Amino acid sequence: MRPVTLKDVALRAGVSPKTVSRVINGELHVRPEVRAAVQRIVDELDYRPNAFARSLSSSRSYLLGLFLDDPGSGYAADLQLGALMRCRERSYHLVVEPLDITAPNWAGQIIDSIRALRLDGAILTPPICDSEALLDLLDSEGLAYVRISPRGDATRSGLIEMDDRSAAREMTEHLIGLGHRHIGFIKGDPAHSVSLKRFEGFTDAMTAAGLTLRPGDVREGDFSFRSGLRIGEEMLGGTAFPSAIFASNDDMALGVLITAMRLGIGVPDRLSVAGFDDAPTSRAAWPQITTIRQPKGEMAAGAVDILVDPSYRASPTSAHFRRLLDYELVDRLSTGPNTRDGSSQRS
Amino acid sequence: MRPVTLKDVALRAGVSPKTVSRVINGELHVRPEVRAAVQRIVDELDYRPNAFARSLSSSRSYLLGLFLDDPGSGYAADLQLGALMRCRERSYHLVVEPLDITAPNWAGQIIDSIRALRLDGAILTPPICDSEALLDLLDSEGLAYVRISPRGDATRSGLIEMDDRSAAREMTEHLIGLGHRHIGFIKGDPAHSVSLKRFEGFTDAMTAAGLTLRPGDVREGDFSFRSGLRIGEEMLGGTAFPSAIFASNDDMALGVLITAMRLGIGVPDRLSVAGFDDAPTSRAAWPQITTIRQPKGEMAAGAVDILVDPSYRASPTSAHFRRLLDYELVDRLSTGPNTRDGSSQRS
DNA sequence: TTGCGGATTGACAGCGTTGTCAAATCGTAT
DNA sequence: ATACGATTTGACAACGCTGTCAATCCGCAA
Repeated sequence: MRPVTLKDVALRAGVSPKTVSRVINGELHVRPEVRAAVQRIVDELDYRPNAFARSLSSSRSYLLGLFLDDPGSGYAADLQLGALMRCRERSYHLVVEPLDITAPNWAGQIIDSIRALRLDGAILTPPICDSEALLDLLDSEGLAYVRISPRGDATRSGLIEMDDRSAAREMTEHLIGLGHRHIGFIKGDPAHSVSLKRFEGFTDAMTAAGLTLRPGDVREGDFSFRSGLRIGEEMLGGTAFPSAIFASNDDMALGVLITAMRLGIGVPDRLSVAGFDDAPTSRAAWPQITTIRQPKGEMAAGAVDILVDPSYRASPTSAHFRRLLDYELVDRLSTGPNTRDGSSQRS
Repeated sequence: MRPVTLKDVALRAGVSPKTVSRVINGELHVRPEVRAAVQRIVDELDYRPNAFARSLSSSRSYLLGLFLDDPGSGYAADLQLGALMRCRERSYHLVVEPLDITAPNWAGQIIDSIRALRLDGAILTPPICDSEALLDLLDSEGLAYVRISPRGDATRSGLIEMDDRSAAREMTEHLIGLGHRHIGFIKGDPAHSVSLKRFEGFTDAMTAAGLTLRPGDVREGDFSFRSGLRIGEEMLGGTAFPSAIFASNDDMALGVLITAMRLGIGVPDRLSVAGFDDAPTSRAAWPQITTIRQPKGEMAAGAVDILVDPSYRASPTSAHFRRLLDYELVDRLSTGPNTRDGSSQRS
């Protein structure tokens, strides 16, 4: 029951282990007939290279790390799935590491993974991808990383992002197009860089349309359902509430939706609600929530692609490693034409 | 920038590499003062053993595999988190492998992970933990595994389970206790062993209370929100619908809830809805769904504990490695007293 | 003091692969 | 036929650690 080794294959094929190694790794300088012969034995014996031995001698581990702040979230699950699939295609493996940057010993934990596992690269997700301390640490460990939706125009690494700002602008324009003039906005957790971007997109569209905000129209949540619930109550409690509310993610949108329901405010008849993310909850809600679809799986897959690219380490900041992916506005039932004569449009 | 090796520590501490190895692994037969001295150097140099070298020479990999049928589900995410945390405590690492048993080449994929990574053990989740073919494969590869909520009283391995049957019975009794006499049930995906168990628990309680089921009171879903929606329509479409519906999981319960809402059937006034799982959606819904909390994280953590136990390989079927965890009925707002005089109770 | 058994330590080989570099082989120009 | 460079192959060491086993050390009894 000893696993088949490279040596076994070599013996059987009548060549040296090194030649088998060359075939396995698709290196040049092997005569085609030798290559074929070796390949046949490999298939016959169903040989699989031992990743440990390999990495021990080559200093590549064929392991990528996915560092997650909140591994339980749907966002994390989607990213993970995308990364997982792409890793498999490229015969890499993925090690998922939860990382709480507010914990006292976070650095130690991460160093463990890096040194013990000799990761070939890491995928950094928001909000931890914005921690300078973390980036410094990774740099000092010599670990290549790609960030997903990092803050600002940071140029420290390859990155994958989506134009959150214009997505939010588009959604806002969509609401304005439906006749809404008095639109409320719920910001996300300020620790996430996308929170600001989405808010900017919102104000872009409002400004462009010549619409003004009143105090209380913009509130700050933390991306949680609970915060949506709370803010929903605050905003919808009075009489002159907006005819549409745009929440920075679906969970908060759902909170607003449910609050509206509870208060007997019909959606979308008296209130339109829009979200962001296309989380599963946005489809499970009633009415289904109009939202922005983020290609989360693709983003993670793209990060894998970059990390396994041999030329990435040499020039991590090349434009080729900064990718912008498309979003999509998903128009569902939680938004509709404005049927109210909001006082705001006359003022 | 070469990483610190065991040899470096040995040199610095003035002992042999082997002695350092002993200290690192907490082996006996090291004089306390030597142990302390070595430990000091280890800390000073912040030395981390190279997992690859270690596993290459010892045939332990310190790697556990989590095999997931549906990596995107909330259930999977919860398990993963639990496993992840426990792995970290035990200084193991977790490799997550999505595994589609219906795909043509599933076996090849899994063999890759096992042989290449030399996993020390695997955690098998439903429904793949019930695949005889998979178990045979793992056995033949000599890989230890623990199953979570496997079908029947299978004795092939250690396992972690919850008493789904009595949990479902308890929930049903809860509904009966609220005065419901006409109760509908939505089964889960028959590929999952828990589907049957939950149904049995339901009929246990119904039978014990002397309640009979009419045709159409029991329907089969597939655990998806969509199937809950569909079945909700089927059940609530007529006039003589049940006063309570117990769905085998929260997603389906949510489907029923939303259908009821759409049809103008007040919950819990005219209809009580109960779920199972305590999924995030059950809390995000309005009204929040009464459900059964499964200790998913603990289950996965327990599986890790078993796998890292050195004595597990010797006697995997010992009773000590068959663990039953507790559930909890979470009474929320989607269930309430029966206020209708259902015709069923007079017949 | 000597001898003995157990506790402690270290030398050495080997885990399975790849990097390095030298050797062998080939084709072709002389 | 000979020599030359390019191509192809293999020998060997090394990656960092642990298993094995022999060597050394200790305390204590004789």
